[in-house]
Amino acid sequence: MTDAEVAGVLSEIGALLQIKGENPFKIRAYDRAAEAIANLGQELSAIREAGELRSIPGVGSSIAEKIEELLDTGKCRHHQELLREVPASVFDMLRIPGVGPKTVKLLIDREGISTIEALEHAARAGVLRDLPGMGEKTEQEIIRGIAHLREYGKRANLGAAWAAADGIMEELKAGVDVDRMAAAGSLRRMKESIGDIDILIASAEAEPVMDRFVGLEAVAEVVAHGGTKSTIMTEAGIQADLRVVPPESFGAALQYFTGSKEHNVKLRDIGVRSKIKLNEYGVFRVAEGKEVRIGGREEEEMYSALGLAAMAPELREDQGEIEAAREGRLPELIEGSDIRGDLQMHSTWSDGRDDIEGLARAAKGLGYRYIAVTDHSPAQIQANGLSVERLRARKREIEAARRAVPGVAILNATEVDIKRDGVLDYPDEVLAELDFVVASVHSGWKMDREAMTARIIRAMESPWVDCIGHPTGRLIGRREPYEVDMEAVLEAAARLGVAMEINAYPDRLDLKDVHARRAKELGVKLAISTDAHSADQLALMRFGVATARRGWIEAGDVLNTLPLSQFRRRVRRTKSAGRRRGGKSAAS
DNA sequence: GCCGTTTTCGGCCCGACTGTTTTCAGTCG
Repeated sequence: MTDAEVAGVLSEIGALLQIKGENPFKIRAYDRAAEAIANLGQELSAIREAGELRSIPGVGSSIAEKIEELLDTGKCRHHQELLREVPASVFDMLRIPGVGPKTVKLLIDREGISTIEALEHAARAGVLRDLPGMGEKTEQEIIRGIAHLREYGKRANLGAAWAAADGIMEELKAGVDVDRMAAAGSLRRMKESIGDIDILIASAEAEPVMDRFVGLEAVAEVVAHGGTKSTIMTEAGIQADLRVVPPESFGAALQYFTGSKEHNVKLRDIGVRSKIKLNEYGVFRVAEGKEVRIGGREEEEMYSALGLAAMAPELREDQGEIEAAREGRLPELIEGSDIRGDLQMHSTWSDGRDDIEGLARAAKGLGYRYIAVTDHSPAQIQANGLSVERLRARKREIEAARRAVPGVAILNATEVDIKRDGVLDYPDEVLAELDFVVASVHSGWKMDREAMTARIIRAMESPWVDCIGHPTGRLIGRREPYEVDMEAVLEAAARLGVAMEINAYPDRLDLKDVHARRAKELGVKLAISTDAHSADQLALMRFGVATARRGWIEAGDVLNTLPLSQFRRRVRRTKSAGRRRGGKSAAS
C-alpha cells in the first residue's frame, strides 16, 4: 500500500465519521494526519522502521496503529466497519459543490440516496424539496453541481490557473479603481494543482469592483454575488473568488486567504495563547474582553504580532515553517533572478519548435549565461530522437549559434533515454563528447518498484550522467508517477554526485516539492529546468523555481545558479569522480 | 483523536454567503 493510499484511507475515515455526525475534532484529527502523510518527504515505511510514526504531526497512538495495520495488511478494520455503515459511493457525492456531510447523511437517512446518479434522479424528480432545509433552489444547485463535477472534476494545473488569474486581474485593473490587488490561496502558494483562483482587492468601495468582476468577459456563470465576496466560473472551467477588503485590512486578508488552512490554524492557535486574535480584518490584542487593533494593513504585521518573521507564501503549509520562523532559521529561498541557465530544452533537431539559435536568443533575453540543448536520443523515435550521426551533425549548428549569439554559452547536451535495464541510449564514447547529460525514463512505466529503482540508479552510476530528468515521470492529473523508491534514488544521487531535476513544466513539476526538500536534506544538488519545447516555454522557469521554494530550496542547492565557470568545473568534477569510481559506466 | 510556557484533561480558528429560514444550519475556504 502506497503512502498516498494510506493518506486516502485516513481521509475517508474522516469523511465517514463526518457523515455519521461524530465529534468534529476527531474528524479533524484524521484529516490532519492524512494531510501530513500526503506531504511526507520520506516514505512511511522508513519512518515506521525507525519507530518514528508518532513524530508525524497529527499522528498519535490510535492513528499510528491504523497506519501500521494498513502497511501490514492493506486494510484497516475501523475503516471497513465504517464502510459497512456508509457506502463508499458517498465519497463521490461529497465532491459535488454545495453538498457536504450533513446533506449526505440526510439523503441516506430519509431517501436512501447514496450515489450521484440516484441524487441527480431525485433532484430532477423534485423529491428533494420536501426534505427539511431544502427547497427548489437547492435541487437546482445540486443538479448544476453534478454537471460541474462531471465537466471540471479535476483541479487546474498551476500554469493554466496563473494564465486565467493574470487575465482576470488585467481586466479588473483596467475597469475599476483598485488600491492593491493580489492573487491569494493555493495560487499564491504555487501549489502544483489549483482548486480555484482567489483574488483579493483593497478598495474603500466594494460594490463597483464586485459588479465589474461578475461582468468580466471570462465569466461563464456567476456562482455567488455578495457585498464582499463573489464567485464566478470562468469559461476555462476554473472557479474564481474575489474578495474586496478595506485598505487597512489588505495585509490581514492577504495572509488569511493565502493559507494554507493548516498554517493559519496553527498561527491562530499561537495567537490564542498570547491573547492575540487574527482574522481577515486585522490582528487584535485581546485584553479584559476588549479587542484592540494592532495591525493588518501589511501582511508582515500579522506575523510580527506573534513574534514571527514573515515567511514566503510557498512555505505556508505547516511543514515546520512556523517553528523555523520562531527560531530564526527560515531558509533564504531561491529566487527567479538566481537562475543563470536552463539545463533542459529541445530544438527542431528532435521535437522542439524552435532552432538552437532561437532558443539561445530567448535565453539571452532572460538574462541567462548558459543553456543546455538536450535533444532526445534515438529510442525516442516519435520525438525524432537523434542518431549518433545526427547528434554529431547538430554540433555544427551549435557552433554556428554560438557565433551568432555571443554572451550565452550553448552546451552541447542530450536528454538520453534510460532503457529498461538501466543502460543508456548512447554509448559511453558518445556521451563523453557532450558538455552535459540529462538521463530520463520515457518508457516501461509499469515496471515494479525494485526494478525501476535499480534501473535509475544504474543510469546514475554512469560517469557521464550529470542529472536525472523528471525523476518520477508523473503528469499531474493525467499519469501517476511510476513506482520508485525515491529515498534510495536520492541516496544514490548524493553518493554519486548526480543532480536531480526539478522539471518546471507545469504538467510535471517533478521532482515535486517534498521530494526536493528531502533531496536537499540528503545533500543532493538540484537542477531546475524548463524542458522547453519552444523558446517561449523558457518562461516556465517560474514554476520550477516556485516548486523549489516550496521544497525549502536555497540558491546554493541548485546547479544552474552557478556562474558558468563554476558550473563547468562542477560538471567536470562529477565526471572525474565518476572515472575514479571505476572508470566504466553501467552502459558499457 | 491529538496535544501540552495554561494543561495528562479539556480544550481544539473564524467569518461570509446561501437558502430556507422568522433566528439559523450547512457549506466553504
